[in-house]
Amino acid sequence: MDLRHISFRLLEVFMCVVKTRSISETARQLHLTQPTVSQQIKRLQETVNEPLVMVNQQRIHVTEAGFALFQTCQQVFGHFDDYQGYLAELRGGERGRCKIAMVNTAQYILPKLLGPYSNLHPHVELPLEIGNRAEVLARFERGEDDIYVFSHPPSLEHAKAGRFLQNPLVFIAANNHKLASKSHVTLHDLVSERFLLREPGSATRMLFESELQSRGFVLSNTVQMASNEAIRVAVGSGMGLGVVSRHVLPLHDRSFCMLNVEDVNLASHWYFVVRTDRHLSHAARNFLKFAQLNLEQCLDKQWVTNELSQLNESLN
Amino acid sequence: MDLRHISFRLLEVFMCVVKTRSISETARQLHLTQPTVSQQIKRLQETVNEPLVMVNQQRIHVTEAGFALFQTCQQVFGHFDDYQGYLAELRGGERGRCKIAMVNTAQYILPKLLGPYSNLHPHVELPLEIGNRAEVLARFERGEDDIYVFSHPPSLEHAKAGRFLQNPLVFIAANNHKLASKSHVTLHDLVSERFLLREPGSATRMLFESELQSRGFVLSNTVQMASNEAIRVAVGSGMGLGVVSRHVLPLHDRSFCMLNVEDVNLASHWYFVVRTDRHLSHAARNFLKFAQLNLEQCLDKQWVTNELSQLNESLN
DNA sequence: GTATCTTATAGATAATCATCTATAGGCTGG
DNA sequence: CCAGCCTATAGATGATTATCTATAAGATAC
Repeated sequence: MDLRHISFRLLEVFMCVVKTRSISETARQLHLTQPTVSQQIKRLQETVNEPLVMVNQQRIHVTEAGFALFQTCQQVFGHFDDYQGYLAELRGGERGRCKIAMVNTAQYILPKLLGPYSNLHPHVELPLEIGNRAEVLARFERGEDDIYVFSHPPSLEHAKAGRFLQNPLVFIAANNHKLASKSHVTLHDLVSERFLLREPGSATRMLFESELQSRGFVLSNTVQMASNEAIRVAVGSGMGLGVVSRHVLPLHDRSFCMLNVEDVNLASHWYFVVRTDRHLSHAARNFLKFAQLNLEQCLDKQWVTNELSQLNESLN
Repeated sequence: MDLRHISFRLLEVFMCVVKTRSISETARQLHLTQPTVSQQIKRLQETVNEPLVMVNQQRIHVTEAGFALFQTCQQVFGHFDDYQGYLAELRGGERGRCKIAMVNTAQYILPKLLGPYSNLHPHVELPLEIGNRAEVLARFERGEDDIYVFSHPPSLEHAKAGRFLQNPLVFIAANNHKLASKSHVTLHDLVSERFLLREPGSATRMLFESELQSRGFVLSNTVQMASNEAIRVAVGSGMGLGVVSRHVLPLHDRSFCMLNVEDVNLASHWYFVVRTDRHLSHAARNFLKFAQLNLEQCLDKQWVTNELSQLNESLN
């Protein structure tokens, strides 16, 4: 039995014949002519190499083999119906996968969106990739994920980006640091301090360094640390000063304080970035729509910069 | 999604791509060229209207929708495999149906064959139809069954028949009947007796009547009875004489006796009859082969007339 | 950076398919 | 017994399919 050249149409015709027990009736129902149906059945029988129906007194009699094939067909069409249902859910964003890659710092803010989204769509898989800027950039280049979250977005040659949240940077010091008590601090006061910073290339550090450079300052004493937590704790214990995203700081942590640096306003934005040369999963599209509509509810309103409508429109 | 024009070949190709994660490798395995596979996949995606695989770094990445389709295909092919297995059993005679229609009298002998056959092939359905000659003949004309059992076979225009057992007819009388004690009886002694007979047209009656006619006798007193049992019991209670198949008589029933009629030897044969203008089910063919090989073991050897080999050969 | 691998696209072709019309022959029900 | 069903067969046709070759373009690996 060579299934290769059997089409689903053929099985459909066969099933109708079994159901109606009539070639002519099948022809009428499927808007075919009687010889067409007759011949299709013949061909199917030749393929199966077994009689499937027999004509007796102008009545179609379905053989054992025919009935078994009918049952097989029913199951097969059942599976394809299930598949169609699955596709519908996929397209509706109720099911599927939305793979998001984000830089370290984003993990302080994105869960506030992902939590509610995930509750709304429990069947959507949401694998998260977290890495430093270089790692996420590499993933972006290779197109390994659906959505990327960057502060400082990469070249947008094959991508579109949309801002959704301000990313204000703050200077932090230990509570007993000499600058902590001063109500007015300037950049000049800071540069001779020891700074605890993330690796070169991180958006926070890049932003700070470009500010320093444009104002002609150079830091004399820096220590590289692997995470924002490490910086926070180290600053709290008096190791030096830090520059971190405002979002990184726990609201009620009193082990350090923010400096009021008057002449510096370091702020970037968080971006959702998607590649335009790759198919974007329905789930990912759906997540971005969800984000557009729920940013204000999920995140601190004062920082929200909702520019996702343009992004979403450009994806249609 | 219009499945109509999707062939199983297409799904086969798709499945291979998912398995190998490579278009080129699939082409090699299925003895196709790479563009062929590439194009087939493209067409499938257009039909489903959803990306199924995505190419990234020369690597095939299967999408959600693609993987779900793959699983669907696996199940579908599984069902067809099951069906193939079923067909194999059907062809091997292990499964299926063998519908047998027989005249009343045959029910005394056929079960001896059907029992062992059914034990050997427990999954074969064996619906039996039992009727008088006219009824079975009508079924034969309409081709409603696979095998017919006749003594006195019908016109063989669209049929083949094979003898398998003698059907000797015997005269029976009550033990106290005046003829019962005579050691030598002739036909002439009998014709004035009252005869209990099956309906006109029954093979037994036809045979008896043609014998009478050829010898110039006419029965003066006949009573029609509906079954062989009725005749047996009525004869036993002295209502008259009977002509019945030897096979109908229980071996140890002493409520009547057989007459030794010297100048009459009524004997016909039992035939298996099959139509040649109808497909004969594998199970039926298989049953006839079984009968050919097991007649002697299942039935009383002295009556067996095994001419089934010719019948079976002519059915191939 | 070049040789080699991968996939995609374009264009061509023979086979097969899905259909049709016309026609024949077999049952069925008044 | 005839009109009206039913299915089967033959022959024709346009559409679709399954393939191929040739070629291009992107990635990889040494």
